[in-house]
Amino acid sequence: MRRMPTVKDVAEQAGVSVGTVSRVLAGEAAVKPALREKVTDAIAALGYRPNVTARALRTSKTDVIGLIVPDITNPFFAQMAASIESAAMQRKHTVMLASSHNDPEAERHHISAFLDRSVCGIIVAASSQGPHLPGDLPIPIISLDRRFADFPLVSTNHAQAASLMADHLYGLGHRRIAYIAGPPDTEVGRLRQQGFVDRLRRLGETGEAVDLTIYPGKFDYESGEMIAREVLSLAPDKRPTAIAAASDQQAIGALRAASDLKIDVPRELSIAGFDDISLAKLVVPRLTTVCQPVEKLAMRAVALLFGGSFTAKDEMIDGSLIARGSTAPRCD
Amino acid sequence: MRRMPTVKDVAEQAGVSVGTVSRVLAGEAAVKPALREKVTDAIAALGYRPNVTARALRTSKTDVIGLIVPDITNPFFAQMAASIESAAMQRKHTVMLASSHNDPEAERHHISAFLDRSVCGIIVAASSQGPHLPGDLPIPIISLDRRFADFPLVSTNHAQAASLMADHLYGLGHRRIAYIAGPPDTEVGRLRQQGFVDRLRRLGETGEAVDLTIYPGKFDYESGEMIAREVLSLAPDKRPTAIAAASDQQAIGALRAASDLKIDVPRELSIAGFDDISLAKLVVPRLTTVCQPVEKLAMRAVALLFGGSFTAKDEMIDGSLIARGSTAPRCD
DNA sequence: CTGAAAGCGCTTACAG
DNA sequence: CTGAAAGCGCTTACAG
Repeated sequence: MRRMPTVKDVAEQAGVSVGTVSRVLAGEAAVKPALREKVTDAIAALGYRPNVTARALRTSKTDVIGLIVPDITNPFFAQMAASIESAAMQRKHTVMLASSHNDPEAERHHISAFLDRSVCGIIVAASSQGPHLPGDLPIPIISLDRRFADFPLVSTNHAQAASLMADHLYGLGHRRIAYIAGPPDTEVGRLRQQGFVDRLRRLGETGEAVDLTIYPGKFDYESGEMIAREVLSLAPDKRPTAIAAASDQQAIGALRAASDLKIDVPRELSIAGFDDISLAKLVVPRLTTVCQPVEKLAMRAVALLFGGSFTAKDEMIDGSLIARGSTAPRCD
Repeated sequence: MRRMPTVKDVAEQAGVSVGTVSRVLAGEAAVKPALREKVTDAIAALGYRPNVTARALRTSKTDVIGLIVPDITNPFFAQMAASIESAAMQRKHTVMLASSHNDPEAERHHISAFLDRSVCGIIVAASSQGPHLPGDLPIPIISLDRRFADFPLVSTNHAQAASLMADHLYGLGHRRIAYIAGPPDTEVGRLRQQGFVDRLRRLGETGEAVDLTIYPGKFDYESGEMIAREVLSLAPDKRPTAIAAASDQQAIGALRAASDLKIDVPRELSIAGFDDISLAKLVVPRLTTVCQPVEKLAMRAVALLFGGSFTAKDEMIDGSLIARGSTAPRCD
């Protein structure tokens, strides 16, 4: 195992000082072309690669962005992680990805680990309200999708997006609707529910009233399936004609429940999700859902990080409705 | 933004030398209890945290494991990543996750990035054959699920697992079978196909022969859907009574195609996957598949890394068949 | 424009 | 058992 070449080796080979080597590495203009060339030649000859650890120690800066998601096995966050990585790559940065398994403890741990490694910034899709971090952090932190502590948030305009679904279902004639909500202790859960409920109420004030029942759950498949099973066990004339869910995973779980109970979707029951994960267009029937602008969210989050501003403002990006086969006009 | 306390600060506060501080940090037995206590007190009082970068520079070692997967949006690898992280955590190690987007170039880039950061080991689920890495690497590399270069591989016994599916389908009476294979340029694709084909041939030799057609594709949803659409466009008496796929994603795509073509699964057509991703039990009908022992694979890969042995042998772990609703006896 | 030197925060022989 | 000192590989004032 050969020792890796260092700036010193390069300097010797090129017949200059290490300072000069460092300067051409940094791309400083102020190096005479003749020397610069000698250095670059030496670098090539030796196969020199800068030691990022030494550089980090010296400058206490790196080119890595820390990313924390609540659960990497959640397709939405997997997609998000991929998009963040692309956005970072475009700026020649690397991302370190950590999954908190929805555990605030793990989340805290990962934040510390990132801080310890002097990442240049952290993006976190929170699984908790976030602890009270010291106000004088050395690096910027951005909340993504789910707010972490009181750091600036880049997210879909959940309320707006959810209201789109309310419009859609109401427009199809549904008046008895069940809403499978996200965890009430998450901002995104509350926002989506609120956007959905408010719009439906507004609609009900000027038109036919809506019979809406809310069932809080978690964002995963299991939760959606369980809740739907309960909801759909009501007598046919009591049960909702449409179920809206706070996530695609819940909606897919609901699809599963409907199938088990031999309830035809969308003929007897409309089901809608939220997120537009890649699976949404593959389930049978294809899922009507709200599309979160994942790429845009990722771009903006990374941009905010580079803005360096510790006083960035929240950014909300509108979602859009994707009508597919799982919703249809009410038919009774 | 306050300066972080260093060993020097701790040493002063405790009235000892930095060497001593470093020794209690390392948990060395050879420090007098009295001093040790002073140091730990000082650490607590100052809220001292070791600078991992400095430590890494000095020792050229860290407690981070680099993990590279071909595609984090593939649920199987997302699950794998989560399992690796747990396994690493149990050993007080951190994992840096990178996704190569099935791009050998990106894969190479990530390997270098990890090497540059002196991770203590790399686990890679390859998206390419792997480049010719210098033989004298400073750290161990383990291939997971898909072999990378010629590094030791921890994987499911793909051939054995695939043969289970052959048994299952043959046992149900299917004699006209389509196999949606993985990319022929991947070892795992070849292995699964081979295990499946060989077993079916063996079965055909002693019993009724099987009419088997192979369709190579990628491992994703789209590929499965496209191929199935083609296969199922054959006349009913020519088309297969069962489709086996090399991945759950392909199988779910096939399910989608069957549904579009109004072919009832499993009454008219059996469909089976491979991986047992969490989604497999949620689609309609629930997917019969082969379960890869993800947790075990993750544990073994991490264990091998810690074995430190650069001469680790390949390890194969048996898969198991999970029969669910998407397969049924042939009925004609 | 370039070199000599200090220093980032640790760990670890080397003495004692 | 403990301290003083060297050194990991860089970057960056400071002179010149």
